[in-house]
Amino acid sequence: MAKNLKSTQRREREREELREQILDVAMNILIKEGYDAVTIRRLADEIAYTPGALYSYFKDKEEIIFALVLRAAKHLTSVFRAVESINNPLERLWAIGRAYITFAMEHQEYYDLMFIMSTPIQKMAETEYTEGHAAFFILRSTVHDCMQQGYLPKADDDVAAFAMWSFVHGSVSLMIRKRMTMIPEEKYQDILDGAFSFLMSVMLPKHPEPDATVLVKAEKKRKKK
Amino acid sequence: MAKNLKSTQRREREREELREQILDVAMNILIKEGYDAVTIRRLADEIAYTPGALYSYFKDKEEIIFALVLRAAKHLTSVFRAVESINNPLERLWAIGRAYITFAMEHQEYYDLMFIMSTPIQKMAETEYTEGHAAFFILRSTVHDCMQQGYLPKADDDVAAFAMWSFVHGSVSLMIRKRMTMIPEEKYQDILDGAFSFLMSVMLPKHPEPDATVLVKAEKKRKKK
Amino acid sequence: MAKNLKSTQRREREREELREQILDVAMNILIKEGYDAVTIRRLADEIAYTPGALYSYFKDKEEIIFALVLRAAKHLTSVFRAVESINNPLERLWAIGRAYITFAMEHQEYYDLMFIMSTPIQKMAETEYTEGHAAFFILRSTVHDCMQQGYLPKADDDVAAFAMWSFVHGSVSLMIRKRMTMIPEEKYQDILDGAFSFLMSVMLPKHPEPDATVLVKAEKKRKKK
Amino acid sequence: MAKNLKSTQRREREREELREQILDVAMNILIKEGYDAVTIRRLADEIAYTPGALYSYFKDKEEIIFALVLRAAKHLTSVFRAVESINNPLERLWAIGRAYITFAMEHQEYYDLMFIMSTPIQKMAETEYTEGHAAFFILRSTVHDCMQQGYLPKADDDVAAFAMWSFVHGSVSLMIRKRMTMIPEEKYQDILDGAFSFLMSVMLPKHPEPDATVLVKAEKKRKKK
DNA sequence: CATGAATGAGAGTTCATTCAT
DNA sequence: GATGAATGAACTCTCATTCAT
Repeated sequence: MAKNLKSTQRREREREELREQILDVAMNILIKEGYDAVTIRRLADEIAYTPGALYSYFKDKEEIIFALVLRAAKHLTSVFRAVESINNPLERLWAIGRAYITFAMEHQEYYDLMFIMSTPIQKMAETEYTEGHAAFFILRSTVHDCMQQGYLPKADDDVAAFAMWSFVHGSVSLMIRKRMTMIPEEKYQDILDGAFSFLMSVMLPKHPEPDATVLVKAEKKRKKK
Repeated sequence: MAKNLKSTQRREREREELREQILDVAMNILIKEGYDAVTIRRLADEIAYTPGALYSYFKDKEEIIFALVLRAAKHLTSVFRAVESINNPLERLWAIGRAYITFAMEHQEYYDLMFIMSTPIQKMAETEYTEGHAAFFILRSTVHDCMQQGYLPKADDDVAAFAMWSFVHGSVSLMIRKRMTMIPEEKYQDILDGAFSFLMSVMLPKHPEPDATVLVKAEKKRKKK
Repeated sequence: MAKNLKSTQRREREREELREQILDVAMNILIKEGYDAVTIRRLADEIAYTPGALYSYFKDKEEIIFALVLRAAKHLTSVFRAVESINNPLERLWAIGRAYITFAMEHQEYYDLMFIMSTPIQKMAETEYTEGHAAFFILRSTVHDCMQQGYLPKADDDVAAFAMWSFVHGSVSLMIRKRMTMIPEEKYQDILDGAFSFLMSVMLPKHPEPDATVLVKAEKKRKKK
Repeated sequence: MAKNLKSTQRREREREELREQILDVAMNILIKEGYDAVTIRRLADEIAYTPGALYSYFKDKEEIIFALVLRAAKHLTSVFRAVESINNPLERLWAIGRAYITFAMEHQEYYDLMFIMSTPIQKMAETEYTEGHAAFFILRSTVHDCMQQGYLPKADDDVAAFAMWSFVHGSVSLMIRKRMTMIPEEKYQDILDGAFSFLMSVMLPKHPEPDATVLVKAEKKRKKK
């Protein structure tokens, strides 16, 4: 009995491990050779199984890709959660922005999958994609707090959050999809950092009541790392 | 001799016309049926030639796509030129932004090709893509003027221009690639407009000396249309 | 001992029940979704076992299909038995014909399996298929009686029975396999009924001694229903 | 010029030949190994081309199968035409019946394809399938003539023709699909012939005015062959 | 210069079946 | 006896590209 239980558990664990392995491999290929290189047969080869076997782990290719998207979404959300506890909303906004950009630059393929690529979106609409929305909600409530405390001009929450998101998404996706050929490549990092700082500084209210020194402090901290 | 010359010229002209026709057809398919429908055979069918024939007009499919990108870039640049004459730089910046967003929303496939899609980028790096850069330079000089006249805080031209570009690109590309599932679809247009206005208003200098009424006037003009 | 025996018996009974359940499920799928939907996995899912388990109940898929055929044959035979008691052989022949056609039209998938489909025939030759023959024998003896009593011209029993069978099988199988595209669909039922009546009327002996009024009476009875 | 013309013609002829060859091969496989063995790859192998090549000769697999059906239909129609000139309608009906049965027995796979198999019917409804209907119309007008001249009891043309067709189709399809296991195989031919004769004899009008000796003569002719 | 024809490589998917545990 | 997992062998179809004529 105990043995049965154990072997069931073990089996389940192994299944889960293989599932993860498939996704690892898929991610790897995606990163190194691009989306089109991620084929069922290729994945099967890589894990030394037959193509058919994959279909007991995933319904179809779309599900594999979507699992990747979910992974990425979880990753991003966790990154956001790490800064959610920052009390001062402006500082928090700053931290979120930086975290977003860092995530995008360090996991370009995840990011591409989540926010740029054409293919996997069908599923995003059909399935509950709360994971993918969580990050946005964190941003929105932060923007909301900023406005409440006078750090930002009042506006509709969705609008203001979308504006912020648009900016960072625009930056990183121009970079990831290599549309910045008018700028020498060695300036990329500075441009990215600079543009973010520029936007943040520019966004402070015209008649500043609460002091903006929080940003300066936060930036100093970042530079030390 | 003269005759030879003439017939050579005529031939060249006819070749050029066919080239253009191929691109017309490609654009049409791209717009109506999306990128995947643009296949060599499809193009050949549409111009009543055989697939092989296209290869004497274009080296390969990528070259066709890139030619499309170039066309789209010309289109965008011409849109920008139409507002280049606006004297007040802030008003001009505003106009550029609106023009960009409008262009993107009305020609989503062009825009996708130019700024999102992976395929044509190889070519963009290899070929001189001055056409594609012109639009950015118009934006940059406008931002430069804004800063000169105190409408925007001082910053590196490239940085500030990139920041502006990032924002509008971010907005439209989230829309085009349908990544806004957390927002009800009927709010899209308002969000897009609202976010742009929010950013513009927010970017005005904290200690505003030159008056910001230009924006108000510009917006009124737009609303009348 | 007794206990062992009992549990053995119980086990046997349970096995038999599961076998039947598998066939029930198979029938259901067959009827509702057609032959192609009857896959091993599908059956296994439906009875909440794994595919492999089915192989301890049936040697292979063919055996399952054949078991279905057998069931269908029993069904048909029972339908025939219901009219076997009719005394007048001509009336009985008429009733058999109608019953056959009705059975075929109401259980097209059964019928297809029994009399049209290619798959299960191997088994039909190898196995004793007496069940499948019973219906034919009922028909044959009825035809025999008809000839004896002068309702039909004398002929070899097998020949005459096969002729009758051919006719009804031809009608329904053209219908089931949709080969009547030259006839408007709304006429189908009338054609089917009409052809059967036509054949029956036409088959009456040229110099009719025994009266054929039995048919008229039988038909009246049918119409009332 | 002349050469171009010639080579175009030659090319076209060769194309046509290859098309026919593909169909020949398909028919061959169909006959020897059954429908499921007819795969695109198999056909390609057999004609020493790549699978893709077939798609310039046929739109898809269905079109190949349908071409086979058309071939068969033409064949059957031509067989019917050969007896269409027989003046006496009863004799003609007899001849048609025999021709039909002979065709079915000699080209069982053609027949199967045309009248039994499930797959190719989609196309039959969509495409103009006049070829497939011609044979039925020949039968119908013959039956019509028979009724006109008193050889058969009066009835609706479609009904009577369908009755005749049902009978012969029933006979041959029971045979082709091997559903006659209750009858020893060596009796098959006699049963088939006998049943047909039985039906024909039985169908003669009850009060025979025109003499039926035509049938006897026709049968004698047949037996001599 | 264009045609007509074919290649080659591969895409995702589905099934009956087997076998160690 | 049943499970869970995997096999293996197909399947149809699509596309950019090439090359002799």
